[in-house]
Amino acid sequence: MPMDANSTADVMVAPISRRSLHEELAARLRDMIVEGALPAGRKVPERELCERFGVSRTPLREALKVLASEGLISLNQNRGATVAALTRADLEEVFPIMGALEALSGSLACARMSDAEIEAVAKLHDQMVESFKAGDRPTYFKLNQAIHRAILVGSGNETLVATHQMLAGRIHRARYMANDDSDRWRAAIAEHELILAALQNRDGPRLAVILSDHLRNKLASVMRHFSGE
Amino acid sequence: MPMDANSTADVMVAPISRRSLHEELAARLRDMIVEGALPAGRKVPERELCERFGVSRTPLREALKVLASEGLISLNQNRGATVAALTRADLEEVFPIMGALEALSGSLACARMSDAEIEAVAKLHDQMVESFKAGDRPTYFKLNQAIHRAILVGSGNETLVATHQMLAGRIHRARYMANDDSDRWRAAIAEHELILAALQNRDGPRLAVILSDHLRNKLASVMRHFSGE
DNA sequence: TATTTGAATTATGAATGCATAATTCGTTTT
DNA sequence: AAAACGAATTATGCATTCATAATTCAAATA
Repeated sequence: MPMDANSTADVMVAPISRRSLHEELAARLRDMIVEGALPAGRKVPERELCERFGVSRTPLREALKVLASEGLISLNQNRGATVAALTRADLEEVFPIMGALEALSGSLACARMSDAEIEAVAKLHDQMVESFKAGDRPTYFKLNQAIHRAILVGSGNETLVATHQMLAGRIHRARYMANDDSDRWRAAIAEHELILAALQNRDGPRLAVILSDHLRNKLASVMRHFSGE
Repeated sequence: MPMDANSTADVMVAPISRRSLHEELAARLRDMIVEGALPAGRKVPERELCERFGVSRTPLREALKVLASEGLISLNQNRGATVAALTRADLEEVFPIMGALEALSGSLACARMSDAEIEAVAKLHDQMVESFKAGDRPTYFKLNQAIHRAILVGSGNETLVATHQMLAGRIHRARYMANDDSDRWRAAIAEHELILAALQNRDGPRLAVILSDHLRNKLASVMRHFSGE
């Protein structure tokens, strides 16, 4: 079987997924926390998690350290880990930051996204409007997130995406909660019309302002429905 | 010795500093990396660090995981840790984000800082100008950082401070490097005059713009002097 | 009976040990 | 001599063990 000099480098083998255990654990726990499977304030004893995942404490503890540095859990000396509970103050801190980050992403995206990519966002937008009309909140929520993410990714700034995602993880549950508010829902759709229009016009400064306002309004809605401390 | 009912709660004992080892190690390593004691790209073998700090591998590895999640080092499966090397692309990604964060902080600070706090910034500013005139770059650099930090803290948004600090850690060395550029130095002083004026006038929107521009100019200067990949 | 005390239990912090992947370096082969 | 192969070495990933702090809970005391 003849092979040319560089053949091994050219063959794209499926990457043998061998994430380290702590990485895999961090990802799983992150999902569990963000999705609410581990409710806020809950203690997360190492023993229990080790048994559930079938691993030893070492990689689990490494994962917990990472999640703590992401702000998803809090570690108390000799007292274990608890899922970080969101306070009103947290939300009031995080939303403006996400607003600033999304504003920046919008500004960059207007300059850097291809027409095809913008068209793809428009398609997501239309689907989102459809699920709004159908009253399908879960799908609406997913498409909404997809749009914001597409603009973020469209900025071409991976660090920006990562930073935004980290903050978004902390407040994911709160955002979803506030979703059952019909007035706000209508308003959000209207804002998204403006977002799409600004993006299609490649009006960066305007999109930045709209996104920032959008997040501010979202915060107000979340705060109205927030039942935490 | 009579004690009233709540006396134990009222006595402010010096907090017995018992950070866990991984926390202490993370802090030390973070400093070493940020200050350049561990040069970028350098391998950091666990064994060596364990001996240097006199600890076992377990807490050290936990600290490495945290630093990796902060972007200060990169972990390669079964191949250990290396101090993350900054690329031009990294700088081009991080500076705009820091610009957006500082812009937000400035906007908030104009609304929330007390007159006394603003006066303190003015004092820092004057000292900074003095060290500029004296050609004392290290002191200038410290005061410069102190001013930016004061505005960040003045925003009253701890998450904002933490997020900014994380990004700042990654690019600390590059920022310092670019400091030996007399033209840029003069320009930076001029920009800082504008910053102080906007803050004293509590003109949030203007301060936001100035800070964003300031960071953009800083990036340009850093890029001119950047010798990395 | 409520509060306090302290032994027993449990959970976490850190060190050590073991398995395996990666690297090194001497040997072989062309 | 250069490249390639493979055994020996080294470093890392994970599990286990040991030490110690925190918690629990029953007994003692006011």
